[in-house]
Amino acid sequence: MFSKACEYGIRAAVYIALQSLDGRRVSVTEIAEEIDSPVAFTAKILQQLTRNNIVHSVKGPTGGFEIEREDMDTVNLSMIVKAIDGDKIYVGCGLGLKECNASKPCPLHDKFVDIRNDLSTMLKSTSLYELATGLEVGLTYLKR
Amino acid sequence: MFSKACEYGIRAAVYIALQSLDGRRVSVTEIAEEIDSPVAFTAKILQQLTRNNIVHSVKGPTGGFEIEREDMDTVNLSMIVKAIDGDKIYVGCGLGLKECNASKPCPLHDKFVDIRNDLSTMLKSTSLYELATGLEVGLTYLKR
DNA sequence: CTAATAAAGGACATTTTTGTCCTATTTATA
DNA sequence: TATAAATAGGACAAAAATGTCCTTTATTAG
Ligand code: FES
Ligand code: FES
Repeated sequence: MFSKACEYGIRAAVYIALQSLDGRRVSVTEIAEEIDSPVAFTAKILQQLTRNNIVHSVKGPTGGFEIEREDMDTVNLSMIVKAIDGDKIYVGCGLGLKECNASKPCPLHDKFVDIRNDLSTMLKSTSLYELATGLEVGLTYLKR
Repeated sequence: MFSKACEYGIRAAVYIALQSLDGRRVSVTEIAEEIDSPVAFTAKILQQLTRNNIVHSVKGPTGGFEIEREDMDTVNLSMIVKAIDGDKIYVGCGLGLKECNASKPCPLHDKFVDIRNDLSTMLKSTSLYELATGLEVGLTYLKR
């Protein structure tokens, strides 16, 4: 469904949001540890998220990653997925035709578009804050 | 969503089904031409479909690939996807945790499972016959 | 029986994704 | 100001996915 990079990116963002709720800034090392991902690779992904203004980074001692409280409401999963995996998942053809096109549809088009729209809607309506709070009360996990 | 191999596999199976409705057996060369896929790679994928009894192959002159009329009803997309991509799409965690587990769920679990189930149901309820007939009447396309 | 045709399958090549390592830059604090 | 801590970023490495080529096997038709 999503690339590894995207999975790590979402998990990282949720963890950063969770810690930011406590006013804590976190390092790549800590993030990778807590979401069980390769450190250097995670650092690359965080660069992408930073460039896309999804998380905020601060260099130097006491630096690290954080997310402003307001951004947790405006940033949704759709934005993270688009920043890392692009928009193929939102506009691509399920059977791999060059583009999805309702006027010259593949055999799966109608049924696929339904699913794709549901997914898109779900991602767009899921905020980082929502995901972080589930974690906070111990109902959900970022590694296992 | 699906791997390239899986996309080619589905398109190939639908094309074979369509031609089998006319009693025509088709070669890899023709299939690859008609679904716009790399010939040798398509041949590999057809081997997998053959081993999984999704299509039937015949060697030698006048040989090629075909699908029995009854099999077009029983073979659904779910079977093809599982044969080529495995079952990660049906049981995997959306955020990449080792396994999807409702008793120790990732933050996206509930919402992701909904989508995943919809996808699974859609694939399971879509037969090759259904897809082939849409093609037959010229409503859908396998390449563009 | 022989030649030709088509799938099966193994080995290899290319590309993309995933992952690592090292250096540069920024910045807080002693 | 010097040092150390942290992200940024480039270059490289490994693994997986995608794609190619060639030989083997089965089968049909002459
Ligand atoms: S054309 Fe294939 S999904 Fe729209
Ligand atoms: S645990 Fe992540 S989808 Fe179920």
